Formats: sequence, C-alpha cells, structure tokens
Amino acid sequence: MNNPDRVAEATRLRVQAVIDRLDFVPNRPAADLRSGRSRMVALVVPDIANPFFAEVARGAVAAAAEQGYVVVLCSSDGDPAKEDGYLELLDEQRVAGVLINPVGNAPGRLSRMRDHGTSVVFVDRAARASEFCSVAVDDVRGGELAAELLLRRGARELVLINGPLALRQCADRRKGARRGIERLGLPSSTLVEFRTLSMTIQPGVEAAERMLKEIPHPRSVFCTNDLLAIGVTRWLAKAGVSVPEQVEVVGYDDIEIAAEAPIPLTSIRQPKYELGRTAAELLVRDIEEGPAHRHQRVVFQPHLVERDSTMDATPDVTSAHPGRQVGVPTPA
Amino acid sequence: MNNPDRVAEATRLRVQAVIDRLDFVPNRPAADLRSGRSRMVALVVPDIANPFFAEVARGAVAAAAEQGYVVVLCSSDGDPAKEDGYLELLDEQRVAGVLINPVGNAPGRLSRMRDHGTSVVFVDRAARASEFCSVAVDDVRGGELAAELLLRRGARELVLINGPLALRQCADRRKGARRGIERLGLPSSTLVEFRTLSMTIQPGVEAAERMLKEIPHPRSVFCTNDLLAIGVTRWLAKAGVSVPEQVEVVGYDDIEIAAEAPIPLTSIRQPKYELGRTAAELLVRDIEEGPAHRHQRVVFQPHLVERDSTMDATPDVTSAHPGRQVGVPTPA
DNA sequence: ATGAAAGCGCTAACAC
DNA sequence: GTGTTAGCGCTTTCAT
Repeated sequence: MNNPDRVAEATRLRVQAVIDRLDFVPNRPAADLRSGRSRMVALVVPDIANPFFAEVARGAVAAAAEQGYVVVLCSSDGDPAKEDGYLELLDEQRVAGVLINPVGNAPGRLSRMRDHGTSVVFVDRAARASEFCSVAVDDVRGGELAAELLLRRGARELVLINGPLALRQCADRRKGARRGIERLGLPSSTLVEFRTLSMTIQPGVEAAERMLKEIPHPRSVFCTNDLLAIGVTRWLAKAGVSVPEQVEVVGYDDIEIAAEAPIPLTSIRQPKYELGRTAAELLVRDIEEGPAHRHQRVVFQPHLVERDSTMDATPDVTSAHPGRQVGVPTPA
Repeated sequence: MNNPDRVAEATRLRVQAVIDRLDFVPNRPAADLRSGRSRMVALVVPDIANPFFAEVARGAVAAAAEQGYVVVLCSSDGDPAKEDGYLELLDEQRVAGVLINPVGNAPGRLSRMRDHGTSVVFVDRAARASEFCSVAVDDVRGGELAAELLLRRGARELVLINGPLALRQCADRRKGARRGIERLGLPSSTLVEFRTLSMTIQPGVEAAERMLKEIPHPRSVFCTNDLLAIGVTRWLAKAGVSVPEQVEVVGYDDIEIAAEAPIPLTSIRQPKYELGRTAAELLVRDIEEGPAHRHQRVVFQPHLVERDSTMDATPDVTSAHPGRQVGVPTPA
C-alpha cells in the first residue's frame, strides 16, 4: 500500500477495492508509533490572529506542506503558562519539531525536548546558534531605513514615537533610527523621543498631542508601529497639520490597514511569509539531518513601502496605492 | 501512574523519582492507540486570522481545555481542496471530533467521518439537526436590529450597502432589514440597496459615491459589514456630509477597528466567543455520549453596540467609547 | 496492592 | 512478488 510500485497490478487493484468498500482510513499515530517517525510539526506563537504571525503561519504551513509535513497551530495568548502547556502537549504528542516565538523562558523545556529528539527553530527571535536554529528580521535596519527616508530632505529633527523599550522591537528600531542619524552626520540631539505605554491607536493620538506642545512644527515623525502612526496622523489632522506636506510620517509593520488609512501610510514591511517559510525549511532540515545538523541563524532585511504619508523621494514615479517597494528582502 | 491514589505512597514516590531522572514523557498517541480514545479535536475555518474566527477559536479552545480536550487549529484559506486535505489528515490522526465552518461541500466526507465515530459540529452555519450539531448567529435578527435603530427617528428611506447576495450573511442581513421596515409599517420601497463585489473599505467608498449621486440627502445607511461602513464614512467626510448629524451609519460585525475609527462606529456584535465555547461544549457532549447523542441546533442572537456614528437613542445616557450594549445574547 | 500478559494498528525485516 | 512475524508504548484485564 505504501509502495504501490513494488506490487503486482492485480493485487494493487484488489487491495484498493477493499479499501474503498470498507472506507478504510489508515491510522497515522499507529504508523508513527511503529516507525518512530512523525511528519507533524507545531507553530507556537503569542497570537495567531496577529497579522504578523498569521502571515508567518501561512509561510510555514506552505513550506511544510511541500515537504510532506503538517503544521498544527498553537496560540499561547502571550501567556507563559499556556505556552508551556502547549509544549508539554506537543512533547507528549511526539511531534517531530516545533517552530516557536517564545514568550516565557521556554528554553529550559525546549532544551529538554531537543534532547528528546524534537527539533526546535526560533521564529522572529535570534537564538544562540549553538543551541537552536533561528530566523529573525533586522529591526535595527528597519529603524535606519525609516530615519534615512525622513531625513533625506534636510529636516533638522526626527521625532520618534516609541513603545516600551522592554520590547526588543522598540529598542532595536530606536537603535536603527540613531544609527541613521549618525550615518547622515547629524547630531544625536536630532532624535526627539516620545514614549507610549502600549502600541495602539489611542496612545498614538495622545503622543502626537504631547509632541505638538513641545515641537509646534515637526517635519518628520517615525512611529515604531502602524497603529501608533494612525493615531498620530489622526491627531495631526485634527490639529490642522497636513500630512505629508507639513509633516512626513512613517510607520512600521505595514499592517493591512496601513494602505487603507485615510492617508495611506508609508511603512516598513517585514518579510513575514518568507520568515515562516524559511523557519519551516530549517526545521525540516533539522528533523531529517538528525544529530548531524548544524544550527544556523537567518536574518531577513525589512524594506520600505512608500505611500502618501511621505513625499515622493523620486517625483517622476507615481506613488501607487499598494505602495512601491524599496529594497529587497535578503536572507543573511 | 494514571491512578496515583490506587497505589502505595512509597511506590508512587519511587516511580516519580525515576520519571524525573529519565525525563520521561508519556507517549500520548500510543496511549490513545491502546485505549481507542483521544482527547484531541480540531477547528477548521476558512481563515484563522479573521477576527471573527480568531475569537471563535478562543472560545472553543477555552471550553475544550476545561473538559480536558485540546484543539488543533486548521485554516483552510477558503479553499475546498485544502479543507478536504485537512479533514483527511484529521481522519487519519483519529481526532475525536471536528468543529467546522465548511467552505466546500464537505458534508460528504464529514458524514463518512461521523460514521467512523468522529463527532462533528458545524460552526456559524446551521446544519440539518438530523445530521450534525450546529451553532450559528441569527443574521436576520441582526439586520432587523440595524433597521429598527436607523428608522426610529422617522427617516423615510434606509440605504443598504450590501455585499454579494451569494453570501448567506448578506442575504440574511438584507432580509432582516426588510423585516424591520415591515414591522414599522413602512413601504418596502423604503429600502434602497447598493451592492458591492467585495466587502472591504474601497468598495464602501465607491458605493457611497454612487449613493450620493442618486440620493443627495440620505438619512440612514446600513452597511452589512464594518469595512464597508468605514469606506462609506470616509467618502461622506470627503463630501462634507456629517456623521451622525446628517446621516447615521451602522456597520456589522463590530470588528476591533470599529471602535477605533475616526468616527467610532455603531455596529452589530456577534457573540463570537460564546459561539466557539458552545460549539466545543456540544462537540464534547457528542463525543462522550456516543451514539445516544441527539444532535441540536443552537442559534445565538446578535446585539447592537451604539457608538458615535448614530445619535443617542436615549440622550440621558452617555455614549461610552467602548459602546453600550443593547440587548442580550440569547442561545435559542 | 502489585505484576504479568495480551493486543491496539501499523511497519520493517525476513523468509517464502 | 507475497506472506509471516515481531514489536513500537501504552492500557486493560486477569492473576497473584
């Protein structure tokens, strides 16, 4: 049945007939038990409904499917206890591997699972290459891209609307903005930062209000995510400041509504799908190469999507609604 | 090990010590194979990243967890072939049950799976009660709620911005609007419908443009989803028509950005989480009751969430930002 | 209260 | 090319 070509045609047909008649469905867990192999892997993320992870999941599922693997989706709700519960479950289920964006200090359990023979790949989080494979996106470079775009016309200040620095993304994107400023030979005082407690629309509105009190005529604002940016543009509109003529605004993440906002938003896009694909490919390699496998770190480059919230850098090209992509994703 | 109380304390401790020392993890598939039972169920939906299904999933996962079951998430991407692939996989994995919002004509395979002993519950889609359990939301009632709200001030026309009637939701919500009009003793010509090909922001913008050409001074607009409504309000703003003073607008689904829109949107909320919970509860009942199980249909009632895009029906109550809920969810 | 034995559905290794 | 066999890790039953 599993090697249809190694069997006489007549027998094959006879078997097939019986399969159809009895409506036979093979018992996969039994097969896996016997063969000691499984083609099931898991993706564990804080929130599968988050567009970022949803797209990562698509990529991972597609790549896994190509290699004959299936992916089960686990959403830990950002709760370390739930995450650990899922990992325990997956361990018991004897999945062949796990793709994970850990929220808790999962490494302990993950190390044990790996010692059991379960492959592990970190997603959107760099891991020590000696321990696990990992795929991530270069957030520092993303911040740099935003800063370079905003400062290209000679603005003397760059406002950064940022979330909690405890989030690696926020810290990295700020570092990138700083680096961009440095590269252009501007003083570090060019960067003026306003911090929010959470990264949603309303805090963005409030941050913009604070900003205008301190800096009545900002030229350029970099928000470390799109929701903040939408909040900022909303307040600017209310205050009668026109975007992009008076202020240019750049967001981050390129979520779906960035293109659909009242003023379509220039943003930094992360290669989410590719992130998922690559993670799954690494995982399958890890699984199939066994102990011989050498872990590796892959870092993707983000790229700029220019829309109406910034002015055309190259006025001879029409800014299309879906956004022109500048730069190319580069696995490193 | 599975009945720690039926064993001498000393032995229990000795066993536990060995478990810890060897880092032993029980093999669940092997246990299931032997016992012929499984506590794994699946949720198959067109798009797990869709906020509606994401919330359904949360409810289902929570309810299942309470009963000791785990839920694996499958996103069929609205592709009948992928859906069927997942069902085949789940059949082979010998899951105990399946929660499904079918996109293809899955009933054939589902009937076979049920005959194999796999329980099946339809989600957000009524099933013939003789075949499967099902949970759904009353979209007709939702349309009626919207129409009643919009017509309460004596408007003589109700504009309906609707998607393709091929979608049951669109057809049902329209039917509800009609029923509302009828209830109020108004002529059926009160309803003026504009149709879009898809239910996103841009088609909403375009529909609003068409609407204003035909009806220069609409009083009330009901959009059969929130994205259409956001598009509509965007065009109205551009055209200088004020919401809600000149036109009241009601959306549907109460997605997250409905509350975050420039004009927070009045919408119809569906009890998504409860839908998932109830579906999972029915599924577990089906699984555990075995062949004795009687299938049942559960229908939830949607409710109105009033925000700034409609005027206060009861001016003495402050319209809070998160929205006042009118009406109570009612399993029927 | 504990141990021994059978067997769930399948695959791999071997003989025919 | 085809049939036979042992055994994956566990639960269940039965004997001690």
